[in-house]
Order: sequence, then C-alpha cells, then structure tokens
Amino acid sequence: MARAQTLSRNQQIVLDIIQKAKGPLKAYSILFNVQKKGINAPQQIYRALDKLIGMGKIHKIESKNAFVACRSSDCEISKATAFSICESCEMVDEISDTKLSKYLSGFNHKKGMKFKRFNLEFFGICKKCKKD
Amino acid sequence: MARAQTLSRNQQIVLDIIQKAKGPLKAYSILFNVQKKGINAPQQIYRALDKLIGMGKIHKIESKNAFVACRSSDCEISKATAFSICESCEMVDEISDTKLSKYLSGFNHKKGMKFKRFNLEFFGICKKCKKD
DNA sequence: CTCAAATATGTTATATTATAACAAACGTTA
DNA sequence: TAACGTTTGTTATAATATAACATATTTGAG
Ligand SMILES: [Zn+2]
Ligand SMILES: [Zn+2]
Ligand SMILES: [Zn+2]
Ligand SMILES: [Zn+2]
Repeated sequence: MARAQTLSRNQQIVLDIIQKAKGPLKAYSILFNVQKKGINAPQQIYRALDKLIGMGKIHKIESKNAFVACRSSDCEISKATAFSICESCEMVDEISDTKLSKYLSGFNHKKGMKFKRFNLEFFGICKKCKKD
Repeated sequence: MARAQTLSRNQQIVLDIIQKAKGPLKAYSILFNVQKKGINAPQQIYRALDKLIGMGKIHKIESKNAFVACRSSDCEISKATAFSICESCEMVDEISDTKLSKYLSGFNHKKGMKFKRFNLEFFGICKKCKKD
C-alpha cells in the first residue's frame, strides 16, 4: 500500500518549493532551486513530482508542463481538476466549484465510455492583467 | 489577414497525415512519415501544426503532446474543445456535445476572470478495451 | 529482532518535444 | 515592378522527460 501521509525527504523538498511559489513551476526550475539541497538530477525531481501527483498534493498543468500545489483539499486523488489560466501573466488558479465538478463527474459519453477522471483548463486574461 | 481556406503545401501534407491516422499523432512521428515528401526538419512540422491549430483543423491533446484532426466542424476556432481519452489504447475521441459546450462556455469564475477558451480532457477505459 | 519486500535515492546517459535564428523563395496586391 | 507578408529550408540548440542500474532506507510479517 501507498503511505497516506508521510513524505520522503525529496518529496517534501519539492512540495515545499511548489507550495511557496506564487505560480506554476516547471520541473527544471524546481531542479535549479534545490541543487543547494543536494538534488542534482532531473530524475529526482520527476520521481517526486509523480508521487506528489499520485497523492493529489500537486497537479500538472498540462498546457504549460508546469506544476502547482493543490489548494482544494477535496481533490486528494486528482480525479476532477479544473484550472483558470491567464494567458498574459501565466497565473494559474485551481477552480473548486462543486456544481462544475458534479456536472463533469456525471457527464457520460454517448459512446458508452465511463470516465474515471477529467482535467479542465480555462484560458483568459485575469483581472489584474486587464487593468494594464 | 490569415487566409481562411487555402493550405500551403506543407500544411496540407501534415493535415493529410493527421486526418488519415486512426489515433493521435506525435510531431516526430509525423516527421518520420513525411520525410519521403521532402520535409526534413521538426520546424517544418511544428510550423504547420501551429497554423493548422490556429485554423481549427487540428487540435493538440495536451496530456499526450499529440495531435488529432478536428471532426466536429463547429469548433473552427478551437475555443471550446473536449476529448475522451482511453488510458489503455490511447484512443482519442472529440466530444461534440452542445449542452456541455454551452455549459462550459457560460461558466464564470468567481474571481471575475472572463474565459476566452477552454480545453477539457476526460480519461477512462474505452468500450473496446473493457472487453479484453 | 531479522530478513525480505517495497520504496526511495543517487547517478549517468539518452530520448523526446519544441524553439531560435537566419536566409531564401513565393504569393499577393498596390 | 516594388513592397509586404507568408512560407519554406536549414542548422543548431533549448527544454522536457525517461531508461537503466546500483545502492540505501523504510516497513512489516513472522
Ligand atoms: Zn487540487
Ligand atoms: Zn494575468
Ligand atoms: Zn474540433
Ligand atoms: Zn481503449
């Protein structure tokens, strides 16, 4: 069984960096930020990222190949993720909307495929960027 | 202005291959398939892909870094895309569901961001794979 | 506790995906 | 024709991700 709670050393280091970040982080940018802590290779980052994603602690923003911390406590398994992405400043915001989540989780494909998981990415210009 | 209809030589070649394919194609797999036609470099593929995406002729499946032909005539601008993806056989199916599309196009973020575009990817096991 | 299994780590090398930069050709239209 | 935008060709390189193997650490059953 996978351990539910405890993170390994590398996993904790990677998670800390992602949680402290203001926006999505790329794998190699994480790598450069942890070299002082003795992590030297991409593998070490990608392995930690994989585990953290599996635990639902972080999510991958597929359109950006970048990673954000989960803010929504509900989605521990990352089965139903939705994000709002600013095309100008790159800001990413996790959307926790029960109605949306229920609507999509209940969505059934005409062709009979039963979905286990979805990922939704919205794009636009955020409020802050509109002012400029 | 962007030309609405006519495709350039390379664009047509790339589109043909994607349209003939049974599933999503990766950029380098397209490249290997067109070397006999005189296309030798990734750039040539990526440029064609970019234009075709802009025209709504193809879509990128972000979670797979792969490309499929648009089957749904409605989404000429790729503002509202949804796909069903089999995690076993990699099959991808474009979902054209007016209700779903309207629901998501009308979705408004609490934080006031107005969305211009979304991409939704559903994952599961397709009917065909379930039989095995 | 002890040993085996599972998980995590370190490391080197390599594969895969994507873009930069520049020069030349082509197509349109004023 | 001349000017402009678009497409092409080409070489090089950047950015993202995985393979493979050796070692270490943690965990839990007996
Ligand atoms: Zn989350
Ligand atoms: Zn913004
Ligand atoms: Zn389409
Ligand atoms: Zn399948």
